[in-house]
Amino acid sequence: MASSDVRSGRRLAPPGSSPVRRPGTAVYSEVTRDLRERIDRGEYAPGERLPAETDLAHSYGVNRLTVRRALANLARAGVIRTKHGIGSFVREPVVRHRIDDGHASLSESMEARGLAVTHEVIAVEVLNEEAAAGYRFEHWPGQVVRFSYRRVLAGLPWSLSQAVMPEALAPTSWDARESLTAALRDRGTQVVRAERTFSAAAADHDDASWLGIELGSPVLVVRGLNTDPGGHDIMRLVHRTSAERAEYVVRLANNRRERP
Amino acid sequence: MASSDVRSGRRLAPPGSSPVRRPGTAVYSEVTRDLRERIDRGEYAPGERLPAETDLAHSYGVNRLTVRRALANLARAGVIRTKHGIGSFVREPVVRHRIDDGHASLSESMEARGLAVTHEVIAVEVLNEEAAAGYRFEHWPGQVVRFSYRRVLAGLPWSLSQAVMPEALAPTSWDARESLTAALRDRGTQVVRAERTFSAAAADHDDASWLGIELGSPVLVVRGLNTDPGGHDIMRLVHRTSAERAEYVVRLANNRRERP
DNA sequence: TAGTGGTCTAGACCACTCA
DNA sequence: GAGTGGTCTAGACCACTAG
Repeated sequence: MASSDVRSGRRLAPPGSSPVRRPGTAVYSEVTRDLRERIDRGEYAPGERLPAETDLAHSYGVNRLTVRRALANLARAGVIRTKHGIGSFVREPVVRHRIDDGHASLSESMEARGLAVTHEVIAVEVLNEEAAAGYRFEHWPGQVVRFSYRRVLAGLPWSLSQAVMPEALAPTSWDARESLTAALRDRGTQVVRAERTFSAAAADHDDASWLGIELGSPVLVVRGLNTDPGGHDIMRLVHRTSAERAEYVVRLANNRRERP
Repeated sequence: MASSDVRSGRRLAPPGSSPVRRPGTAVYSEVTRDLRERIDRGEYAPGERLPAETDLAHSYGVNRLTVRRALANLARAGVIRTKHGIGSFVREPVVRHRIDDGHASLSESMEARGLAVTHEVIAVEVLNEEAAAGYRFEHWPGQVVRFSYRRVLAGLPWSLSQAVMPEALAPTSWDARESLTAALRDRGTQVVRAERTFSAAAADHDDASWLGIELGSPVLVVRGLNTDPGGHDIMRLVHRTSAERAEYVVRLANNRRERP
């Protein structure tokens, strides 16, 4: 058993042993680096299953827990995807889609490129007083409704989203193929995009399960405020998107021209 | 020793034991939740040191590794900060600053609120052919320079940034108090903000050490393209900001008005 | 030197998936 | 039932910080 550890000076690694032990660096870091390099080199191809953790541990000559730590790093970084009871798989190289603010919605932006966006409704709730407190729509007193839904792009989970709007404007039925904005437009409400706020967060449990990513993975959070043509607030949005998949482009004033 | 585990059915927890074992939930999740609640309740105040890992393990009746796992979760979520050889400390509640695109730069935006922004230059390099390949400035042939620097807001690390520009335009000296944009302006080059791209990423080793956050924590990545008044590219920027600290607000066209 | 977090091992058992 | 990942324990030793 190659249980030597150069750092602690317990024993020297036997000649020809695995290249994952270097003085001054944690073994799990070296395993992470080595696995990443193998994946980059194509030694493990996208979609392919990595050897079982026990096998990796054996071939690196380290404990299984050390391998797991490396795998967890790669999973959080989005390099691999681990499935309980099955194995760890190299993820397909991510297509990072550019969302251009020149379009009215993600659906429009993507359909211009021939990609289909669908919507899966998770929940529709009328908010109680307390929950609605943060969402006042001055020109629309009365109940407030929250839509929770998932957007799916080209068959893959795209974002976990919430939309809050006055009940008076909310669509009673919503075709999964069109955007919520489009559904409102069908009911005669024109929607103007007024403000977008960008931040990042660690994926919580919901994000992880709905987006198929690791707990703690980075998530891009886009908050939006929409108004009617008169400038009255009618809709507040939150989109949580897996970091590797999204990239929002905003063209700033005075200088709008086409870019590749 | 309360080494019982309800999930595995080995033994039942003794009455009055710590509240961190519930069937169907991993112990480390319960410890994470419990610690987070204590912090939220103020039981552990901001700046305060948590009990040593060994002590926590003992009081929860679990192994130290289980406690470490919970602490790692909290660290990645930005709730605590762990310091080798000293302890884990509750972080000060984060002030999430809104960067408003109505201002020309972060410095301007913050100074309007009485907050000082300073800049620490990490490196200034003239890029070689290969490295410069991705940064062509059509109207400025010749060498390309890259500034690597850290922005500090109100004494705390704000972003790890890079700016690439033609050497012909680059300032030879740069007062840490002003922004790079301002430095260019001082040299007679007007800078127009043309495009901003928002995405998220996991903190790499550099991010972690320069921003004082945990490896793998979410980072908001803002890429920018600036032009001269004639619309010619003169500057490409990348800002990597700790997720909890930043929030970029963009007001979209046609509907600009003041908001609180 | 004492106390703290950081890393690693060996071994066990559970939960999930699939043939 | 066999194989895989998920969780947990006990124990050891290292690296860092402070008094």
